[in-house]
Amino acid sequence: MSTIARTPQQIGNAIRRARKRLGLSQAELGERAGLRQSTVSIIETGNPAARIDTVLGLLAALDLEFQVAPRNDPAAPSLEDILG
Amino acid sequence: MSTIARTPQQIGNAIRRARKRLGLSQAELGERAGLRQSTVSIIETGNPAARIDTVLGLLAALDLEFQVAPRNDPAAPSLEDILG
DNA sequence: ACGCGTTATCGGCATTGGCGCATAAATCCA
DNA sequence: TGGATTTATGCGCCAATGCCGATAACGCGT
Repeated sequence: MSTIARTPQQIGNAIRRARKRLGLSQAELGERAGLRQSTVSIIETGNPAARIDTVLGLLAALDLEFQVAPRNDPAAPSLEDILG
Repeated sequence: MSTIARTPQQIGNAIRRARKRLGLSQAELGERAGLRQSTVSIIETGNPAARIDTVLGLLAALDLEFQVAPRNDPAAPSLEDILG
């Protein structure tokens, strides 16, 4: 299962949910990814100017990855559209 | 269909292929996304420090989107793994 | 209500993005 | 092969990241 991530906010929300699902604090996730707790906080909040490698590092630390897909993919779930 | 994008390079490659599939030049894509041709070039080359909103803008201009998915998703295609 | 863990902000600092403007280098095609 | 399009670099600039060290503000359970 995958969630759509068209905006920094949606990316932040996806990261936050995955982190909580694993029972991690921002500090713990930051340690895994080599980032500061404050940096994790800002990205989860939806910082639009975050660096791509920083985000990729967080996803990797959560055993997640990006997939590039067409926007009209009918198979794409839209949990994020509902939950914001 | 979707392609894995775990690194800036893979993201850049996905963007480049999608752009060419649409028969666009970097300048044309840049105009759609509100970016300079040189910026498009750098990102397609795999700039790890690119800004997330810049990348999202390029994807949107190509009618693509990110999806956040588990890394061990068996359904995940690995075109990128083959083509680099 | 209180304390504790968690998350959101703060000032300063070095580094870098993406811009404008411009050009070299690589590619394609007639 | 020559010319034209396309892509890759260049320098200076301003703004903003993410770092360090800390500290507010928030939430939750007892």
